[in-house]
Amino acid sequence: MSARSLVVESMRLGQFMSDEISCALHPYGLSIQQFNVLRILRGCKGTPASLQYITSRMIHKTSNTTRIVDRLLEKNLIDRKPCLENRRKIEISITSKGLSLLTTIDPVIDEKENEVASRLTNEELATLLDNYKKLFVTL
Amino acid sequence: MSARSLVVESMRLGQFMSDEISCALHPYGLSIQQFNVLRILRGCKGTPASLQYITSRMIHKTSNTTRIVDRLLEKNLIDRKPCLENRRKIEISITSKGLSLLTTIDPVIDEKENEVASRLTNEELATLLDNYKKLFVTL
DNA sequence: ATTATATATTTGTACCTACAACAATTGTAA
DNA sequence: TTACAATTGTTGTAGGTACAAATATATAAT
Repeated sequence: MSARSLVVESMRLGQFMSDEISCALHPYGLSIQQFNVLRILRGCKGTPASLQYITSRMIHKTSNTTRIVDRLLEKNLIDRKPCLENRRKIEISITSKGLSLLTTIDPVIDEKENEVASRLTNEELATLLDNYKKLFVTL
Repeated sequence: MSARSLVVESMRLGQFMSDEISCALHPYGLSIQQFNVLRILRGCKGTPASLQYITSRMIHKTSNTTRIVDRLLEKNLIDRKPCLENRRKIEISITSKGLSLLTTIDPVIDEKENEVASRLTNEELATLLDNYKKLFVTL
């Protein structure tokens, strides 16, 4: 019976976390996936990223990155250029507008994350993350 | 930093669980939400359920139950009738076709759930579910 | 060089999520 | 009774997920 609880409650918790972040992002007009892509691009520190690279870093591996990138482009939060060395690829990078939006959002998300995490002691948190590792392969 | 890990890894785990179940359901042509609605209806043991009741039991509270019900209707897995006492309501119940489909699927899902849960000891599992309760309100 | 295979991205489709607006019905209160 | 509010469900729309097929380019094999 608790095998079922594990599955169902894990899905509920994931949904809860996702809702918390989505809700915090709502005033900024970003979906959680769009926010994710922006943060991935910021992590590239100037080096442009391929679509494939972005996809590999996302939570939903089968999500359609092309169309998420399309929406960020429309908002001028990122740039997309053909790659000259390999014309199959595209080079995606965050714009200064994208960077400054992230700077605005950062503290809001940090606070939300800390708020949720504060419901556990450091030891409980460590144990939880440890059990996660036993349950599924994180990259 | 582990506050962020908590949020991200919880979302990843939820996604992982959801993928595992979705994948097991795929041969039967059911999405995880459709399966969920069928199981909720089976739990009603003959008493028809309103749309509102079904929605309240679902993992994604804002999901559009009307249209999920539409798809189950097309497959003749459920029945939908107007409620005579309260004409705003509808009465939804699982058909015998729906019940027998669930009977076929049950062992497959049980096995998948047990397989995942077997990666933890009973004590670890209990601790995990306990920590879940601290993190978010389950109904 | 031609063919085959692999890589990188786009497009199409069905279904789902999130949110808001709408319509019908019921309940309540002046 | 009329007006107003609450309840129940449907519809509309934008964005996202999952899966498969298509397109273009690059690499390897014969």
